[in-house]
Amino acid sequence: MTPTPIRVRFAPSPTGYLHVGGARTALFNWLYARHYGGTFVLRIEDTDVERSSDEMVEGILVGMRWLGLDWDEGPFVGGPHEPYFQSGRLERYRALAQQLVDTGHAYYDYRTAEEITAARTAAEQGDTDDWSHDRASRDLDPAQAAAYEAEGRPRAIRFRVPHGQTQVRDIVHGDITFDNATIEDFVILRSDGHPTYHLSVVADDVDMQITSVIRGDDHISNTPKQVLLYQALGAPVPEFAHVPLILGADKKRLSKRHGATSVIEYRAQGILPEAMVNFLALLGWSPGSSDQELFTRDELVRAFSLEGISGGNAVFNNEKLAWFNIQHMMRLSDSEIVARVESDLDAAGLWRPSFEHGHDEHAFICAVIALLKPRLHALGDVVEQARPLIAREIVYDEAAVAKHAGTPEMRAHLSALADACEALEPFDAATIEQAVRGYAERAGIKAGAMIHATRVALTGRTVSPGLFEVMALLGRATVVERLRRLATR
RNA sequence: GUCCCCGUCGUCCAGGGGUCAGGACGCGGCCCUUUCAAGGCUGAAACGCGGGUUCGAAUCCCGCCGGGGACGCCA
Repeated sequence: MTPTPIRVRFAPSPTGYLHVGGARTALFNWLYARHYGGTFVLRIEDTDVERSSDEMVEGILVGMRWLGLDWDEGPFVGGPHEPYFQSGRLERYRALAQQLVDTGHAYYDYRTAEEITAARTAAEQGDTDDWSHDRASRDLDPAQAAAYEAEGRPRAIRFRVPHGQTQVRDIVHGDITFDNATIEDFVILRSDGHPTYHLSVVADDVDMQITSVIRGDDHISNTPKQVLLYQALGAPVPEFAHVPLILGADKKRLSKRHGATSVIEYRAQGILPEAMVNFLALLGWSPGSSDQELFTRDELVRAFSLEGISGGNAVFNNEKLAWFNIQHMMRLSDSEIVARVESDLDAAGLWRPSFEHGHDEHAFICAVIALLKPRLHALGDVVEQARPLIAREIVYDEAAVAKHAGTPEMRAHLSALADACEALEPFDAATIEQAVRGYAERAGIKAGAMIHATRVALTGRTVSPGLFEVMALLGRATVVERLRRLATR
């Protein structure tokens, strides 16, 4: 309907990893762009040169790629507004700052950081506390200014906040009005010639023609300053959508002490990116009257809207994430799971080349996964649960052996069952079940006892997928061999 | 302290003048069952408080309280 193409951006500073809050902000931007066929820009805010490096940037990109949040413009893919690193755009910021001085929207401040800090401290102690409206250098006597200039004194550039009010149009929160008297004359260019955040974001968003700014709630109070900047620059103001923050269980802003905060840590825990995306999307957003909770990426793209974002902060709930993971795990195909755990199995010495797609044991490993699937809570569970089904040698849980197959009688039963299995045809779950139950009945023992003993013989454990499926999967030869092995142990 | 945002089950959300206040996670019970899961059914569980407006308020308005955020030559 609207002819203006949507352009959104995610602009993280390179901290070395993508935390969940940032990931959700990125996700919302991405969903919005994809929903409207717009453009998703990734821009790195690395004006703080000290703390930035290629490795730091890489950490962010790894997280983005893992979640499947591909960007249309940005690092590696380029685009018409290069560079997508703020560090490469310093000249542009300086020019803009100068332009604002020339047009009277900004002015030089010759005070040093130390002077200001001292003044602020004094103001705070003096309890007057009108520091936040700092305008001390606003109308410096030209002669004085010239004198400072002659001295070669460093100067910062501050924005001259006009009188009046500034309105922020926010899709999540509605219109928010700020009295300009509460906004200080903020610095836009540091005395070392580097821009501050306010200048650089606005400059970039203007230059990159960003139409919608979707970012964290913590930026709300920055927004009037930026709106003022847009106006002073004569640029169109984008629409804003400030998404609520993600909190820890104690309602405090999510931080390291709440546990994992980097999305990559969740990958390491065996969380599926599908589950993370689904979970994050529903943290602060909902499709409205629909009760749907499980979404594929495409379904999210279709359903997403900024209007569905709620205004209140949300607590990160690990149990619910775990549930989403189980759900998405069950919706993955067997061979897809195989592909994702190949390296884990290999590291555990359980992988065989014949498991590879197109090879003779691929169907077998898929069948293993099929049995395990409803029991998997994370990808990492596969190795341990699959071990007795894949390994040539099984390891006995001695307590289990003693409990379920400790008596000479039971071992004799296992041996007899082995004999029965040799003649069984076909060797499938239904036939096996009949045989096992039939044997128990004839032998005058409980089916459960026979089943438990058999399970220990075949897997070495008390816990496994359905026994008859396991037997069919293992195949006659292995079943007979393992039954006899425990029987004669 | 100043400015701003937010207040529905423990948690995430729906509802937005008249609903038995709905769903999901988690928790309890039952069913299925050879173990463990998964699944089905089911139960407990919420409109922060006080004033208005209205025939009627969880819903609209005001105040309070509570939670969060921002107040840097950080981003």
